[in-house]
Amino acid sequence: MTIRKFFDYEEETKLKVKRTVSKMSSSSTPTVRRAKVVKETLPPCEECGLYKTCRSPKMGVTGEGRTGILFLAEAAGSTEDKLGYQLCGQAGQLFRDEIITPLGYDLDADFYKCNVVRCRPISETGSNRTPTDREIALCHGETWQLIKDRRPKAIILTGRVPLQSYLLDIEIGGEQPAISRWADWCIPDRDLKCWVIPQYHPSFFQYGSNKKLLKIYRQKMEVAIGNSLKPFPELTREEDKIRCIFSPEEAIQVLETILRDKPPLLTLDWETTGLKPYKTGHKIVAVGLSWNPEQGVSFPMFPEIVPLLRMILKNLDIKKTAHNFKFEELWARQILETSIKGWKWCSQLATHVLDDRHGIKSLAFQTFVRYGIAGFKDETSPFMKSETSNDLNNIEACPIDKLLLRNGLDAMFAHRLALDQMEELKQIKGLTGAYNLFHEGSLAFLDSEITGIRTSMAYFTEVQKGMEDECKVAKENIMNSHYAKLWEKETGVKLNPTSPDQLKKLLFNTLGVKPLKYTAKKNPSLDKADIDELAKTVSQKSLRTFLKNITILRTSTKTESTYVRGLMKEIYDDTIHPFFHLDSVRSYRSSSQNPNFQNIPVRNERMMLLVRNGIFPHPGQQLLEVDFGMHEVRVAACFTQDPELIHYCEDPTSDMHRDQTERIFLLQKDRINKPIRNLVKGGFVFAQFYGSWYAPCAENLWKWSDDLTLEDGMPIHTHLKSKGISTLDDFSLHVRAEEDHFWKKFSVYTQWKEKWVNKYYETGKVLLKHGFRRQGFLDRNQILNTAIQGTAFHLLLWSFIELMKIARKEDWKSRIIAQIHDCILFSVAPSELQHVSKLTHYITTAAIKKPHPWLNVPLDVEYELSGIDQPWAAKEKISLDKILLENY
DNA sequence: GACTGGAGCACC
DNA sequence: AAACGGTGCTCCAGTC
Repeated sequence: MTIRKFFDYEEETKLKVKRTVSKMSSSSTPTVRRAKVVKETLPPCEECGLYKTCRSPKMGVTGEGRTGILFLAEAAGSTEDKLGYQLCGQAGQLFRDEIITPLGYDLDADFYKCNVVRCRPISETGSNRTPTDREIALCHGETWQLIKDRRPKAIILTGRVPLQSYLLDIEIGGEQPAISRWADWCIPDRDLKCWVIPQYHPSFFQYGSNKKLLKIYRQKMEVAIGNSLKPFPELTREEDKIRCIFSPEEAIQVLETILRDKPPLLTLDWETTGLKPYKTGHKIVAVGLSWNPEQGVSFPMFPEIVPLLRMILKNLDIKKTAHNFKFEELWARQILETSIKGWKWCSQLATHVLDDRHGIKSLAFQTFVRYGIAGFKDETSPFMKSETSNDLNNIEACPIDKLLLRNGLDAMFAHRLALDQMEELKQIKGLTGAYNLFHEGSLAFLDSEITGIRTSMAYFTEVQKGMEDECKVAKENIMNSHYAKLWEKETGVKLNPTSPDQLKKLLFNTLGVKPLKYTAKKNPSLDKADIDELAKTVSQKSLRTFLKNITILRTSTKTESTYVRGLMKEIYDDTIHPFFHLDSVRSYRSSSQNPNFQNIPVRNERMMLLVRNGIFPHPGQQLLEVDFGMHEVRVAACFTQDPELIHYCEDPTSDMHRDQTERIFLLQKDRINKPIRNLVKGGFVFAQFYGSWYAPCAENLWKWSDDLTLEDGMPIHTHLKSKGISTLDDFSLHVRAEEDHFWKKFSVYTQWKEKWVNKYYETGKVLLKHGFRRQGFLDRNQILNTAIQGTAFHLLLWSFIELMKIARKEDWKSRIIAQIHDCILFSVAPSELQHVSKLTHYITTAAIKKPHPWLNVPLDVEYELSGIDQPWAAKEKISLDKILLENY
């Protein structure tokens, strides 16, 4: 089998890879992905030894294959091994009964079937098991030869294991065989000359609530079979379609033609010296253009071409597209000093709007799953890496011919992708509106990114010194303890107190402490909550001190590494320029990166002061933060139309958290204070809305209320005792009853939840108000949360876009500098404070109603303001009325 | 030396 | 039946 890399820069000598497959450990994925090499060095398939222990060794392809479609499954289980054909065990039978038969097919008559590992893998206890990486590799050559001999029209890969086997032949660097991101794509395989369609394995749907997903699986499989029967396209060599230009005269000719002919859609792709253009010395090295899905051109950024290129970029009649258009726009503005007019499409953004999954948005991935081309960026990508997001990369060391070829291909594939997506998007009701919101939103976010956020390198340099000292002292306290010495005696090496692994070994093995909970991967957990709890319960005072010091160390190192050092890394000219993305989050919220500006400390007073004292408005201005109050609750009220919830949104004197606190802690209103209300807000109300249940709620409320006292000084646990609740068990029973009461009170919400979940199980989609749809296999909480979380953000985004439009039109001195899901951050000129505040109130609470007729509860915004040139830490709550006082 | 998965933790 | 939704960054430890 040849490598499906459609051009190969590497010399033959490099192909002689020294490692052999037989040396691979069973737990690692082979890095040798070249079938040529594998064939030469591969030991006989018998090397795995599985043939010795099974009844049907080396099971071949079975089935009559009337459709020409081949199902490639994992490996034989005990039933398959006994009967001698595939997909007849428990999962296989489910597949037949629930998927294939209802679709009107007969698995054995209509399809071919084969396993990736053709002998039965058997565990030590005699049960079925997943084949190892080594077994998959050993079986690979012969299995795929058998498959090719049948010349299937399509191969449907059922599960991760067949996918992994398929990817062994494909030069697509760093791609993980996670089935979630590969499922459903219909890959035109250029070597096999047939479609390859990954799907989940039927065993995924065997147990628990996953059984409810069978209907969606059936729909997906129906589509997969339909796609399999499509005629296979004629595929031609792609590198021949790229014209790499090496002279300015020729480049000018091309640009003149574009300016004269005005193609309906022009794809732009820059190759640049880095990720961000702000630091001096950055430039655009090469330009790739495409106006035809079968053609691309590229040339270096000759100085002579810049005027013509600017004219094209500014020409509104030439509509533009790019794969991540924010990037092309950013570099055009900063380096070419031109804003690009006529943006029509961003293929990266459209990829996300069409499909919410992670790991699919890169052009390399899209090019492979849609056009069967792998690895065309691998050779040039190493030159594009830089230390930090502001630094220069090594692109100028990249051979220019390789760079231009990549550049032209990028442009051509992005163009092809854009045209295909425009067709797809049109077919789906409501999705165009969703795309447009994100298209405008991305451009508005870019304005904030370029404006940037003012910081102070001098401040953080000073703070860093203090933090480093603090970390050192915290470390010393730990290292001087009896426990650090005990560790050293036991293991012979010094304890690393920032290593969770070592601390777990010390506590849970050496000292015999019992873990309180386990992580998602079923390992013992030792996070802050565990340490806090252990510090309360262990009997030795010295161990309590030790644990408390660990917590101190963790908080200091987090502050120093993530927030002080991490921010400093991103500062250039006392400004940070975080990215705000709309093409990443599965619930269609935003994300922020380099640095993440959405997780700057605020709750821990000390961390907040240390970090936020270094974040400033622009000179002479003030920071104004506008928060959408109770935002997700209001959106939930709109979705569910629950009258109780609507009441809480409409009546400003009502307070659901206070009401709930009365019940949970059996308190009269006047005995409730802020910490107790906050505890119930986070530990019960929001937890319940997000899908938690009474047991963990009760446990957390009990734990966290341990050191809380009422207004009059009475410890809350003493108070509860007076009400007959003296243990966690008592309290759990009480919270259980309250949970029941809570969802009875919001009975319309409860009904909505059932309806909403069932709708997903019917259609496989969660539909949001603005037209977005989340797909894939979701669990109950994801189904319920996505709609509310995403939609809440979209209301903010709409407001953000409107405000940015007005800011531009009115030529504000004030700037909109950031957004954090349900709040907008301004650097506001004092002379414009009243105007900006009033206008924001109008946009976010009144104007927003018109394009959102379903919004039938009032929205509310709250203001926080810091003084002129004062840092973010200095912000204080302020009412709109006060801001609007004449002499304020 | 470079890469990766896992854990932990900051935010909404 | 299952059981808190969604991110990004840093460090550790294992691997090649």
